[in-house]
Amino acid sequence: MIMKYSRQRAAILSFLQTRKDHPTAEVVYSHVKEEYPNISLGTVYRNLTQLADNGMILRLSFGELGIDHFDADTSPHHHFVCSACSSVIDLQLKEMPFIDEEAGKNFDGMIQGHNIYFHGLCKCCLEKKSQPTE
Amino acid sequence: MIMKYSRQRAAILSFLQTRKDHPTAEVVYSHVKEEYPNISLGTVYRNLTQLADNGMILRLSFGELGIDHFDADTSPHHHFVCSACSSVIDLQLKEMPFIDEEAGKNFDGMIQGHNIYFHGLCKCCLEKKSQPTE
DNA sequence: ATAATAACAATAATCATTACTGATTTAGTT
DNA sequence: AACTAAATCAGTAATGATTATTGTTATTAT
Repeated sequence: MIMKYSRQRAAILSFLQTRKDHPTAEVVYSHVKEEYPNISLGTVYRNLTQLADNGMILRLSFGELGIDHFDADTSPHHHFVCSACSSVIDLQLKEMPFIDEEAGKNFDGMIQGHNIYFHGLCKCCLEKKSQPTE
Repeated sequence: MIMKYSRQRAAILSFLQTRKDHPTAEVVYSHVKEEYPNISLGTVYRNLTQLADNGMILRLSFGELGIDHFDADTSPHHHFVCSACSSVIDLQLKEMPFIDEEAGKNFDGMIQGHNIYFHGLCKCCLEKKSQPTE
């Protein structure tokens, strides 16, 4: 479907581009609302989906959490999810095409790609653990 | 919490163990219902969660789908999701601990592991594609 | 057996997300 | 600049997977 311009969608994209973390639809909503007080949560969801379908942003679905996050950085990179505070952090990591090759060795169908994300403790939560009481 | 024995939970686990695919809670429910017609969907969810929390089964959360699948095979292995028919297939694939090492190189926190799943077309859907009309 | 408590069935509640509705914007065309 | 068709909007209702609640039943240790 043709994408006509809309101020709301432009505001959503432009907000996402200012953030290095990976906001949820709800967070996008609460911020874009400052500029467009009448914007609807449904509009935010519809436009995030549309932007993601057109490859302008990434939809990040981390199974355990159940809530989608969105990322305006579409360059290839990976993500880390802190198991303590749930924050999502970018990881610079060389491409690993051999993973798909390896997976295809004992498989009848066609491997087209993989989804991967890392988990553990972020710097902040790691420091909190080493200083239990202060 | 202590786990008392229950026939329903035993039936759920035993059903899962007979399956090489990876049923959803709904599928487990519909099958265990044959043996226990009065079983409740809530009971299935509660017991699947309990079994997964105790490491007796795996909960598979594939972001895109949004619906959890369950696997009684807790030995280390990987999964493939067909993008056409959504079926989930086991992959035999050697462990790749170097992935976590690589990811940790430019990262401040602690990497504890990763989740990975593959996508593409399964054998069946691949064959359908090469024979569009017959 | 009995008492303590985990588990049950049934059902209501949550919560993220999607669909629907009638009004408003956008963009190409006279 | 006005006209029209289609995309988008705000507001709200509906979905659908999962979780919580409640009063009853089953299990287990004493």
